[in-house]
Amino acid sequence: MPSVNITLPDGAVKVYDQGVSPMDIALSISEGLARNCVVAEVNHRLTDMAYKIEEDAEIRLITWKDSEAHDVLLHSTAHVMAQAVQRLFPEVKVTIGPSIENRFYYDFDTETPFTENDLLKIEAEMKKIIKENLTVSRSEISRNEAIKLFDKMGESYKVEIISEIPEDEILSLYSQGDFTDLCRGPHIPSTGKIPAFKLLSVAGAYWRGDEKNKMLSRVYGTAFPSKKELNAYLQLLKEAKKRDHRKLGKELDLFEISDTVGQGLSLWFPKGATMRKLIEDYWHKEHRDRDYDIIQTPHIGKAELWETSGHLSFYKESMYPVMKVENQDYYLKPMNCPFHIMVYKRHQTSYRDLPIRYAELGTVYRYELSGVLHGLMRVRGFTQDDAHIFCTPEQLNDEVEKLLQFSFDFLKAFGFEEYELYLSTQPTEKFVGEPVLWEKAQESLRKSMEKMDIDYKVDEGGGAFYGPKIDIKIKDAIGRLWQCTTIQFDFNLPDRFDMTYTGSDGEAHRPFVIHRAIMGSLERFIGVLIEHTAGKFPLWYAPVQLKLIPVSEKYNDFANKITAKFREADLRVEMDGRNERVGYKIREAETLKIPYMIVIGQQEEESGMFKLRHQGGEELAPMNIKTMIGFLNSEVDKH
RNA sequence: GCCACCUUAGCUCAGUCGGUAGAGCAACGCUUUCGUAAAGCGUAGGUCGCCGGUUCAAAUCCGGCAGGUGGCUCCA
Repeated sequence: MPSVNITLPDGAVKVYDQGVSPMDIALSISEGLARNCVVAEVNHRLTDMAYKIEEDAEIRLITWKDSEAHDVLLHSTAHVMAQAVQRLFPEVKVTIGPSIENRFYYDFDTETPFTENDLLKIEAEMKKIIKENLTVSRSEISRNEAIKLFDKMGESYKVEIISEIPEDEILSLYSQGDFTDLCRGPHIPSTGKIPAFKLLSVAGAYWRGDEKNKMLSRVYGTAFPSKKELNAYLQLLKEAKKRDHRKLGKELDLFEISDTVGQGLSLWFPKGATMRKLIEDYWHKEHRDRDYDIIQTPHIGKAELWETSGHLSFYKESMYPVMKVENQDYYLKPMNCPFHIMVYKRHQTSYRDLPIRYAELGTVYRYELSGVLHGLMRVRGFTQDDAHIFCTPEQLNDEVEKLLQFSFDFLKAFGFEEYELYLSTQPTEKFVGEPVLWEKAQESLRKSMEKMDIDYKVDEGGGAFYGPKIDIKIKDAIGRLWQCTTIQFDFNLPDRFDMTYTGSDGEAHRPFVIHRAIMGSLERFIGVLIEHTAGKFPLWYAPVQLKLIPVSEKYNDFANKITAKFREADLRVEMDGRNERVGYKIREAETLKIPYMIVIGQQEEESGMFKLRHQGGEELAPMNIKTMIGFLNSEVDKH
């Protein structure tokens, strides 16, 4: 029998019979290894453990410890779920079931959509399938055979998928017991290999993600190499729930979205508004320091403006309906851009004036589908920390770099230090502006990121029709990503509004327009901050920084005097003079996540020295008021 | 908007088989004047999301609508 040379990761070369499988190789090394193997990598391609190796190859055996294993596990668990569903509900048609980050899902076409109760039944059946320890086997099949097979099974979605796969591609089937699915693989060797899984939720999802298609029933689940890891993941989901900004927003008395006011419209309570104002103040200061001019524009504008800008033709379905005022049509603004351009256009601009940077905390209103609304993260009325930068081609690189640096500095002040950046480039079909301009803009975005040594991903063709963009996703304290910052070029509005500046040659030129928002919107940013900090806000924007707690009402007068001193020093202090016990008041201040408290009684009145109690219970050595004010203010200034 | 689920006091939640509503916390009053995460007693608080139907009788069963939650699509 011919033999093959197998190179192992440590460089060792072993000789095996032709047709040897990774499983055979693993077994030849040790039984324990074979037990732990999930899949293998043969010549840098993932394969099943049963794959027959016909020629010399490099091989890497993949066990639960390797990162590739999780994906395979998720995908295989999705198959087991589909098998369970087919056993329980034979009339249900299967569609697709991929793995996504930490989870998998499978979409089913069913007369009566699944409910949460069905999940338990499906889970129970999955456990049976796992216990049956069915061998998962791969076979290859021609297109015609595949179509015939799935047609006979009544799996019309599979037939649709197959007919769209290129003619020359080999199709593979994976079977386990009574279940066969079209799949590229690879998969775990047998169903008994699934160590821990859980079904999470049911949802509707359109076939192929297109709302014109049929709504399918999607089941989400997760699986892990061990019970411990599964529990850790479920724990993380719980932690996320605890940090939910909607829950904390209520508990900390920050904001509300009242259905009497309207869907997606936020009411800011005193504490939330205080926090918001502090963030706005910081925003203003940072913009002044970076040579931005602050402007202010109205909430509504005439139809003519939105016709010129193109919003009425391209964006109308996201705009609130028209308002008639003295026979004129007005619209609530969905974007600030046209107003900023009107400010630019108020006089002739020279190249000497550029770059011009206009910034505004501009409140916009967008009609979003009711189903997408989500706390502060997705609302219908929101305030963008908007700015438009008008510059010459020569200034482009410099401006983009400054913008990126500004964004990083700003985000860092709020404790966000890990990012993912996405560059979205020119769409292939629908776009406005000269391709040369697109290329120049994309080039300066790329160059700036490379110069600053920033890793980024490219979303080829993912730009808006009016220009390329960079989006920054920030990573929060428990590793979730949020998109806030966006830097977008605009090749649409400069033409539509016929924007010009006079160059050194005396001719009129078109300026570059960069639209950007660092926080994205105040609403979303504060929502993210709440989840990031779990409501334990740093001193500089905590709505209440310090709570004074008199031991009894006897010390209220004294506590009031101290309160006044802190207030004179611009600290945000509350005095809890209620007829309650110290423990009770501390507990409440803890629940409200107030950073510091001071208990005030006879000792303090006599000595004039105060102990600062940090949230959580840690207590600092006694200080006099002046020292304490200095201590607190230096913490405020730290960011 | 679409699919599933949910909606009971200010908040968190019980409420069995259809028989007219219950707790804890919060609020208010009284007692207590208290030293680092919940003092005691008392009072008040509800058209059970809204509209309709079935029934002698509906928080409970049925239908419609609204709002919310998880997703899909979209997005700051």
